[in-house]
Amino acid sequence: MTAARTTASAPGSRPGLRERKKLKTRIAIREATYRLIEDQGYEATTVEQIAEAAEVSASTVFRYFPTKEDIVLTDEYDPLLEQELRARPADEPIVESLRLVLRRAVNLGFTEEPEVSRLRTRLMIEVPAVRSRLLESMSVTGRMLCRVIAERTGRDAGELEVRVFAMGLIAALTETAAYWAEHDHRDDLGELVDRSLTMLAAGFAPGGEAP
Amino acid sequence: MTAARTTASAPGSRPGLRERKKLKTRIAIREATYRLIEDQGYEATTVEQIAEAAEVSASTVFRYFPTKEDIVLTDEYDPLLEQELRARPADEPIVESLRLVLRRAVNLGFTEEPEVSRLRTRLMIEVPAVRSRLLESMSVTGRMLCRVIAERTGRDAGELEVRVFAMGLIAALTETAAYWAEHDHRDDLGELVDRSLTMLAAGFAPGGEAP
DNA sequence: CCATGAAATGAGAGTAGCTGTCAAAAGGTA
DNA sequence: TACCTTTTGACAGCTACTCTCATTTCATGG
Repeated sequence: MTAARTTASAPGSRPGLRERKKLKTRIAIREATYRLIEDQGYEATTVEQIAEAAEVSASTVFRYFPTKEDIVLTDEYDPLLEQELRARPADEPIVESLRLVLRRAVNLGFTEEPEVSRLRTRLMIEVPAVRSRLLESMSVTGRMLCRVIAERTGRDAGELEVRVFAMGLIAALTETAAYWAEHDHRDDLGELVDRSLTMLAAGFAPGGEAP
Repeated sequence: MTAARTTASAPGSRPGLRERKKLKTRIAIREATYRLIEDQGYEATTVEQIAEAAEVSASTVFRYFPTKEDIVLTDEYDPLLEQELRARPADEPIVESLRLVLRRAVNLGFTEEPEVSRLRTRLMIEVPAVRSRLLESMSVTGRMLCRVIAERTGRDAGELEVRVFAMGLIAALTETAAYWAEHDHRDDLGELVDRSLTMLAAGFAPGGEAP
């Protein structure tokens, strides 16, 4: 605690060799995983194979990713999303903020590496373990949304209504992604998100008004 | 295929000894699991311990329940819920149907074995594996809701809007249960459900109107 | 009441994900 | 160069879960 931190160098200064190497192995592991999974499927790919392909030991793989599913699913987009949401005007309805932010994300981030998001969503509907892990990550994103909502509306982030609202939203968006994957990614994801949010905003009823 | 089925006796006739025994072991396994978990926690309880306590072999445990989490979570309430929902008038808003059906379920079913629902919801927020399994079961219940909605509104159960709506609802209710457990089951679950559904019906915004 | 067929069980071996420990190697600092 | 910290690899170990096969238990037709 009192000793000087050697890692986590000051922001701005170029990260040391150690940090760069860490990032490289992290990427190596993930890319090896993607390659192997596309080749032989998820279940057939063992962590040892991944370790070998990434030229590290199996222990190292588990040091970088707590579970095998995390190798596929870990996304560091949550803080980015939070930042973008906070940048929106506070009087804008959250559903609208989400609509704008997500549309941009789909148009930019997703098309940067479209194969990856396709692989992810495909695995999400095909491999139970991956789906589980993804559903779990929903609650993390949900809590993030709670914070944003709380800040905007002045309510408590732990309030029932806020939490229920946030989780409902996140689940709706996840289901939208699932729909996209189940239809072989034929539709435009941005449009699907739009439709979903429109429905939710129109009173949370599948017909626009309550049936 | 051509041979006569010995099991699955005709509905109405009393099930044979085999069926009764099967049900008994199923219950024995589940009760042994509950007991052990309350004693020593979820992770510390191994399947072998459960098998021993239930006086069966470990293989048998896995024959009855595909995973350890299923022993805790398997609920056969989905078909019941579906039946109750279908029994409601078709022109009633689904949110209202859910409100009524769930309130009755909370008042009847849950208070029949309140310790079990408390244990379940507690594990749901404490044990990641259980939470995962429960989230997965959400999608099953979600599909059921899709069917009910589709039948009522004449739309397709696979339609984006229907699916998104259903999953949003289920997730919202699950979050309500989580909230209940996190607050040590102090609140009245029925009231919490009421509040959640009211918010959703009022336009899917945590304030009643869009913030 | 017994013989035959089917289903349920137990025992055991095997796989793979994941955890923990410990010593060696690599990176950073003085 | 010497020293300390972090990262890594090798290994052992646990447990959930699968598969196979022999044995027992139940149902049924003669």
